[in-house]
Amino acid sequence: MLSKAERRFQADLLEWGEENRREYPWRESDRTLYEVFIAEFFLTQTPADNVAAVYPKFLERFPTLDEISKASEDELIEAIEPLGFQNMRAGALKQISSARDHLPTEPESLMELPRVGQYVANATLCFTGDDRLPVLDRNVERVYSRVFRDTWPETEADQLTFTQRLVPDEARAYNLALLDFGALVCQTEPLCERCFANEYCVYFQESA
DNA sequence: AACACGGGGTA
DNA sequence: TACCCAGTGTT
Repeated sequence: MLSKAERRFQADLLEWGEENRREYPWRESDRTLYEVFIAEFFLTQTPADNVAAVYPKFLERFPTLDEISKASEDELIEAIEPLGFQNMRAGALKQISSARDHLPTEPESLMELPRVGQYVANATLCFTGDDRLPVLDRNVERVYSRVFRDTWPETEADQLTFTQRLVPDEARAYNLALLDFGALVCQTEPLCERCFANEYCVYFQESA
């Protein structure tokens, strides 16, 4: 069961997301599993605007996993170059493309792929198929550790359970809003004056 | 659970 | 140049 504050946060966040969610190429509807995966794979440790600058070109040149498997690693590195981590990412993508002709649709199977961890696996499946999976990155951790400071757990495993509980049926809309809220409002230096959660956010209550 | 990694961003 | 950062991998 969710607490009153948790339920309220869910509703408030979904509402916030409807008006404030950011638009990116990889968030368009009808994106395939592969297309969303490539975006999430690139988005780790990389600003979204940088990814947006190379994403369409990359998909044009590498529309499928098969195209990656047939390309030279040098060409792949060149396409990823502006994002950074090009050697790591190109190597991992080559490995993935030579091992599989299609991406798996179970989080556990995705996580067996090189450089694909919990975040990329869950984000990919949630944003593609609306799967009710927890998406937990530093933004989300920062948001929950403030709003629910008194109940937010210590260990990563418990944090994942906590995050899972709060994902509503509208999983995609919720998790996208959560990421954007962490990036735009509940930043490292939080913009509490324009936050919807002031009445129940433990961080705000305690700092007021 | 703690640390290392690779490399971009920032001071 | 030094330090920080954020997922993933490793122990």
